[in-house]
Amino acid sequence: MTKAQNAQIIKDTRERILDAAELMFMQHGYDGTSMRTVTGEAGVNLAAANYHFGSKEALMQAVLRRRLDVINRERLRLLDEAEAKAGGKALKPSVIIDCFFGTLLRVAADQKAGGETFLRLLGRTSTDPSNFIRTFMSSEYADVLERYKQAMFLSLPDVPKAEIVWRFHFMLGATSYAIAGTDALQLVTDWQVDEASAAQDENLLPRLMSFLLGGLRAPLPKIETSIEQAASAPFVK
Amino acid sequence: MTKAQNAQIIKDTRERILDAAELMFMQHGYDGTSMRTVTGEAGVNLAAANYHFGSKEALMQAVLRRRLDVINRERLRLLDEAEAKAGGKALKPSVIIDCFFGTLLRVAADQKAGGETFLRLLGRTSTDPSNFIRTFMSSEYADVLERYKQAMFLSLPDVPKAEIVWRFHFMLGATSYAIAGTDALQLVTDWQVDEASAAQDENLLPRLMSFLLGGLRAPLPKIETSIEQAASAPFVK
Amino acid sequence: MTKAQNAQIIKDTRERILDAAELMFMQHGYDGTSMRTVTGEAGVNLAAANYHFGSKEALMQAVLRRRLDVINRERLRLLDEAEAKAGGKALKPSVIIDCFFGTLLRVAADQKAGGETFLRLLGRTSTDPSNFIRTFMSSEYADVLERYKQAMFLSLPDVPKAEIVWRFHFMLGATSYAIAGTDALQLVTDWQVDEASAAQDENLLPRLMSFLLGGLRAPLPKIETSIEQAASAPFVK
Amino acid sequence: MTKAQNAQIIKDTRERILDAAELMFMQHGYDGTSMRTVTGEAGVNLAAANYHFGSKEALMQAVLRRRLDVINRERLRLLDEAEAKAGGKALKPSVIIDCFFGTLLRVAADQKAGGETFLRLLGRTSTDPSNFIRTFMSSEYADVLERYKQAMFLSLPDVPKAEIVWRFHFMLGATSYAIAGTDALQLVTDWQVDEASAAQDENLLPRLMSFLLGGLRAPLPKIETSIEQAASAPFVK
DNA sequence: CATGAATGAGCTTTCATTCAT
DNA sequence: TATGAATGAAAGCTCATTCAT
Repeated sequence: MTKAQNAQIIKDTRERILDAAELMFMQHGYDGTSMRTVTGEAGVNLAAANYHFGSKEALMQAVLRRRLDVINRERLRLLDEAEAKAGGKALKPSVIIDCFFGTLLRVAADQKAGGETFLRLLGRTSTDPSNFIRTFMSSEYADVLERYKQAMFLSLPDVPKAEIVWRFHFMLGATSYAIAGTDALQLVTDWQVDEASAAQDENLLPRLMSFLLGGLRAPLPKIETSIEQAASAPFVK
Repeated sequence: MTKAQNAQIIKDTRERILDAAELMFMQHGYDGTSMRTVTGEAGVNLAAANYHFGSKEALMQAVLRRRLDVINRERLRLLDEAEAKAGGKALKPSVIIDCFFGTLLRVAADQKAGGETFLRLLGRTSTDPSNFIRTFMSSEYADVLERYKQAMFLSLPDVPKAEIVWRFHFMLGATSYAIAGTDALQLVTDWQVDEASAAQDENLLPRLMSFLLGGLRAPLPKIETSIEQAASAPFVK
Repeated sequence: MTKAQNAQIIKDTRERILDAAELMFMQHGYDGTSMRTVTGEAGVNLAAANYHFGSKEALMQAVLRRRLDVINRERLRLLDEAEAKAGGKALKPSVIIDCFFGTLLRVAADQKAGGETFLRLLGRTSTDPSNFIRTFMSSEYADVLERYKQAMFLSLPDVPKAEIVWRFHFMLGATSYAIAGTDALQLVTDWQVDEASAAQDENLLPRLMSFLLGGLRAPLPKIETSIEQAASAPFVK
Repeated sequence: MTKAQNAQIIKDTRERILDAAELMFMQHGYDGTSMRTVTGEAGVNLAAANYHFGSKEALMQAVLRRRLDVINRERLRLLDEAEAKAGGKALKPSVIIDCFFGTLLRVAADQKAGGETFLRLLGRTSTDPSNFIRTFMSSEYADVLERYKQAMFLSLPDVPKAEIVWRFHFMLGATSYAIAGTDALQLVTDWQVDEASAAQDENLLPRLMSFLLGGLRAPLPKIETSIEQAASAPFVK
């Protein structure tokens, strides 16, 4: 067996574990997935997972990092590009939203396999109770979020920063549910989408974008005021 | 000891377990919480939890049902009331949204203790990977969702039903994140809300309502169309 | 089954585990003994050991404490008694040595079963590399050693305290080997003691006592001096 | 790379492993030390240890043999020398004791590095529960012990051989504790030796020698007799 | 000679649950 | 009603060792 063939096999073991972990974590959650389940699904020895990743926590981080790195790099690249093209002027909110949320769905869809699995995993991971996951996500997102936050502040100079942060938070929630897919949708209704998975739905992106922009542009609430009144106050001119 | 005193003690034990379970499930998730943790927190014997609830799954269901029953009854009552007042005419979307999402936050806030804990638990439960939880939530919500779905269809007769269902799904996601509170918010930014908990924030409700309505009223996406174009199509006149 | 019978059974399980652990730890050392080995030998469920003792470390401590408590209580009682009888005068070194080392062998021999096993375990435990064992032994012995140390200082007022401590240390070593038994003795020679175990040898105690007293009474070494010269200096008058 | 350079590297790797193993085995015991710990400390590949030594047991034997060979050769050489000088007459016990125990401490102190580590390892190894270690030590010591045993028998013709063997055993114990150092000493007292390590204490040797000779020369015990009576019987005239 | 990968066996501990009292 | 004891199963992880390169 040549060295190249061997390297291929080595790579396969690591990736087989990552793929299996991604799927199992998505289906059963972090705490609900055992290392035995993962390695069984991957068809490798139990100890191999610990050999390659050190621990279950580190495996989870590797699973998330593998895809998030690509996505966040692309998010930064596109924002750089858009800002360069704008030549110092503030970006339109819709552009920022598309760079952030659109990139997530597009890049995931591009991956030949597992992209959809990862999206659903990410949707569920965002609210995972495990402390180390939140810590990891926080650090992994730190750079990107800071950049986008500043871009949003510049883009909406008349809106209180607290309001922007909250709406970004709401957008994350809507997106999280969107990519978590039909399982959650079944919760809403017995009426089902044709396709098995929301993430595979090519219409998901425009649907989500429309909703997010609508929410972002909604009139500012009058604090301590009824909803109807709040709805009449202009938010985005 | 009289039978009444005895019954009182029983109720106390049951409720202590429920309170502890609610808190632990919220903090560590269903799979991440052991019966020992719950009974330890409650200060009762390990076997008591199984005695009173039969199993861990049944305990989780009891935790959810205790609060959801109140909330969903109120949701149905308010919808009945609004429809009676409307006298056969379709309800305004904002009223429906307030009856559904507003009630959730208001009722939870009313509970003297644990209401906020429950909200955060609910936020995480919605995407919990455990199969039995999704099944339970689905059945628990069936009646309420069917009523609200029909009300929405009537309220927005020109909007495709699929679109309405999707946007309801997005709204659930935004709300879920809203009530999951500042933990997730810290993920977004180092900028922090003054209050320790989002659910305690009295401004959360108007903020969320404004966002939800904005999203619901957003222009319909042109399927297979760019976002900018989609944004120009009218959705709610 | 009556409550008394049940209590008996419960006690049996705990004690069966302790007995098995004592034997296995003696034969294979702490690190060389698995919980499976212990519970297998005891004929109880693997989880029972953790249920009753919490952890392997706590089990080891319980094993040691069960016998050491008795021995150390007796050591203190006898020293009290001897000092009371002496009426303020310093005790003879031979009495102190007998109270300390003699009690160890006598009490252990008195226990109907396991006493000899414990002695051999103790002999090996004294040099166990595990940190928690040293810490435990240190705290378990603290009171007794302090009392005996002071008694020795009073008993040998002309001998430097450092010298006394060192010789006590040497005596502990000799005793440790004495009770570790014939296994170590085989190391010395192919000539074997008739009985299977040194600790069962009723002649061990006088043999050891004689040696210990001889070592204790040996002439003081002239520091930086040849052994022959040291041997001629008087230590105990 | 020349063959000589290659051989040098091999030797370095081997010795690095031996040094690391000596230290780790001393600190954590045989069972408490993993091959990963050893190779990690040595800074070599995990498989290197098995490559060079075949197994963990063989590594332990190599560690012990490396130093014991030197010590035991010297022990035999000195005994030869003393017997030649004595010209057929029996040696004095003090000379034999010094040749055996004194050589141990002197040779170990001579080694530039690791000598003290080895002494403490040896102190713990003597009571190690692992079967193969006792077997190995037994065979490793067989020649030396036979020679010294015979010399002792000749030196003390009036003392029962069993008594001599037992006292040799006690001396081994005292010596073992002496070289195990201050760790065990702290067990005895809060009073601490100035130096960090007993084995580095240049006064240890005379102190130990004095004690050993005192014990060896102690009056013979009257079997089945009280200690005080035993103490009055002459042993060494 | 040296190494990264891999493995079967085993480790300690925790799990939800049952049961006699 | 409440509880201490007990258990089979499974958890995450480490072990010494082997092997192809």
